[in-house]
Amino acid sequence: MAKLPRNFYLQPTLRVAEELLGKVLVHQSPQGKLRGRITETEAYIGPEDLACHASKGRTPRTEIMFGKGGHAYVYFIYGMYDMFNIVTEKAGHPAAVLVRSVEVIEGFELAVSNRKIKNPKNLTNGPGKLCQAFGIDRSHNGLDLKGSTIFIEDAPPPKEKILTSPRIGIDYAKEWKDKPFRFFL
DNA sequence: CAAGAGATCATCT
DNA sequence: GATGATCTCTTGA
Repeated sequence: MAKLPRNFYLQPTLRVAEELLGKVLVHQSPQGKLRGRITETEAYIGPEDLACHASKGRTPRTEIMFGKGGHAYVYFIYGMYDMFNIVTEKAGHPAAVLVRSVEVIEGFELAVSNRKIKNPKNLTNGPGKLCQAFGIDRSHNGLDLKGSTIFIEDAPPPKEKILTSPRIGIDYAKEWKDKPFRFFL
């Protein structure tokens, strides 16, 4: 399947988050190719969204979100984990989609060895886990998804029903914390 | 199965 | 100096 075109990422963030379900995340890592079907995302829609890092203003960390859609935003949190996000919308509108969960469809053994864990269950069903399994870290921050290292392949719409819920782990976001900006299959 | 603690550091106050 | 878009392991029912 072809890489998603730039225009895909320039759409409204909530739409991108929903339409990313079923698409395929690809990482051409030094150790081998990894591919995974996206099954869960969250939208962080802009500076007014208190759960969005960009609501704090334009800083070195959030700089990439202020750029054009179609780039990777990878940040470090809780002292241990990297989170993989996809920047959306046009330059000047800071927003992104967090990829929370995938199903590995290629490179399973590499993913397991990257996780350094015995139980291959729950391999990539969380944002920290999928970054570890796919070997994604802050060195990939700002990467253009039109490149050949990390990108998203198009795929037919999912057959499963798309469900929504409030986002996870953002109790501090006041009236934004209950908004149904999480999408999953 | 549920609940709790610990790991560990970039970023902002 | 506090906290977070998290995960794993341990404990106890």
